[in-house]
Amino acid sequence: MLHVMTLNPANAARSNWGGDVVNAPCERVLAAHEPLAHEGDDSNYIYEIIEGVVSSCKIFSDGRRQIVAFAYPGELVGLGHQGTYRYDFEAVSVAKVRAIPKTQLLNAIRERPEMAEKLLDMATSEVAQVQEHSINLGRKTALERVASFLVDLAERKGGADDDVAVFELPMSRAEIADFLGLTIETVSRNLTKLRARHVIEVTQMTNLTIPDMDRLRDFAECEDEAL
Amino acid sequence: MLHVMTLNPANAARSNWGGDVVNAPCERVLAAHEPLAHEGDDSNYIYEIIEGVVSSCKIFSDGRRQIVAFAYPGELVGLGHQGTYRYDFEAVSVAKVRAIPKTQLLNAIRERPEMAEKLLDMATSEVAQVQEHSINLGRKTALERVASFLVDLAERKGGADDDVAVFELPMSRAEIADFLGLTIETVSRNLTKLRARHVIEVTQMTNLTIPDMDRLRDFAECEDEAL
DNA sequence: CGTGAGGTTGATCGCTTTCAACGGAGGTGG
DNA sequence: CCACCTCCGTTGAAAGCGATCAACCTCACG
Repeated sequence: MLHVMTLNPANAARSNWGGDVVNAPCERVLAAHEPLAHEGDDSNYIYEIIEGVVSSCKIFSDGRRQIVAFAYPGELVGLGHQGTYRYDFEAVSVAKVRAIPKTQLLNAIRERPEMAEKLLDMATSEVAQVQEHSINLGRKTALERVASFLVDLAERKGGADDDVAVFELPMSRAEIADFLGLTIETVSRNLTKLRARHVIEVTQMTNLTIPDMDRLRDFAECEDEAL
Repeated sequence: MLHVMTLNPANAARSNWGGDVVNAPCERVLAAHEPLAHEGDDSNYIYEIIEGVVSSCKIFSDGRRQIVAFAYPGELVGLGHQGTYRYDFEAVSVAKVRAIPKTQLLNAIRERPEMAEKLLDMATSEVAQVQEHSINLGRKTALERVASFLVDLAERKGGADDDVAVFELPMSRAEIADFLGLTIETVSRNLTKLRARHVIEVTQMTNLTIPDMDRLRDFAECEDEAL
C-alpha cells in the first residue's frame, strides 16, 4: 500500500527520497531570505530541504504576495515545474538544501521503480497539504487561520502528539500573513488575541509555547486534525 | 523530461493513465449531485473521470463548505488518500467515472514503471492546480476570483487558444461560491458585473459566451495565464 | 545614543457577508 | 390549461470582518 513517509525531524539527516545513494550531492547553504530560485528561471534542479524552511511564493505585478507553501526538512521543492519554475523559492531562515538535477531524478525514476513510488507519495502528500491550506484560505476566519497555522507548525516541530508544544517560529509576521492570505496587522492582532486568552505564550517574538494543543485546535475549528 | 499530459476533451474517450489495458473497468454513471464517496469512507478505489465533472468537498461541522477541486475528464480523484477519503466526492452534473481498485493501481505501478511516471505527472499537475487556486483564494478579490474561474473553465472546454469561447457552466452558483470561497450572492453580483461590462454574455443561466478572452484575463489579474 | 526594521495597537474605510425580498423556470395537481 | 409551489438566481440594504492608514513601541546595530 502506498503510504506517505512521516516528515518528522528524525528523518532530516538522511535523504527521504533515496537520493543519498547518488554521489555529488551538491548541497547549498542559504542565508535567511536568500533566494534559491525565481519564477521563470529554468527549472533544472529540484531541491530537497535538509535544514530550515523554504517558501514558495507568487508575487503579483501590483505587489500582492501569496506564499503557496513552506517546505520543511525532508520535503522537495520544484517537483513538477516543467521548463521554468512557477514560483520564487527563498530561504525563510538559514537553510541547507540539496540540489538534484532533474535529469538525474529522471534516470533514478527509470532505473529504480521504488523511487517513482516514493516521489508519487511525496507528490500526493503535497497535494493533501495544499488542499488543506486552500480550505483554510477559502472558509476560515483570520483567527482560525492563525490557529490552524500554529497547530500545523507545532505538529511538525514538537513531539508527535504531545499535549504541550514549545517551538520557534522560523518565519516573520509578514511571511505568515502572506501564507495565510492576511495582512501583518491582522496576524499580529490574532496572535495577541490568542495570547490574551492564554492559548499561546510568546517570549521574545520568535519563541512559542502552547500549553494545551487541544485548546488551540478548538480555535482552529478543525474537526479532523488527524492528518 | 517529465511532462504533464494535456487534459483536453480529445483525450476524454481513452484512458489517460493507461488503465484501459486492464479489463473489468467497472464504470459507473452518476446523476447530478449524486455522491461518489464520502469523507471517512474506506478509500478502496481511485476514480478516473470519463465524462462530466466531480467535486471534492470539505464540509465543516458548522455547515461551511469548501470545494477543494473540480475534477474534469481525464483526471483522477482519490489519489493519495490513504486509508480513508479526506473529502466528499460528488457528481456536479451527470458524470461517468471508472473505479480503479487501489490494489490494482499498485500492481500496475510495480509492473509497469512508465505508469508510475504517468501518475507522478498527474499528481504534480494536481499540485500545480491546487496551488494556483490557493493563490486565488488568498490574494484575489471576488471579481478576480470569478474571472479567473471563468478563464480556467474556458481554457478547458473551449478550443485551446481561441480568442472567443462558448461553453456551458456545469456547476451551480452555490458550487462556484464554495469553490471560490465566496457566497452565492457575491458570485452572482460579480457575474452581472462582468456581464454589464460586456466581458461575458449569459444566456439562460448555464450558457456562457466570452467574446474576448484577453479582456476576461485582464479582470482575472493573472500575468502568467499560460499554465 | 541615534537609527531603522519589525511588531503592536488604534481608528477608519471598504469589500464581502448577511439578511431579506423579488423574479423566473420547472413541476405538480386541480 | 392554469394556479401553485419550490428551487435557484438576482438584487437591495445593512452589518461585520479584515484592510488600510497611522502612530507608537521594542530591539538590534552602528
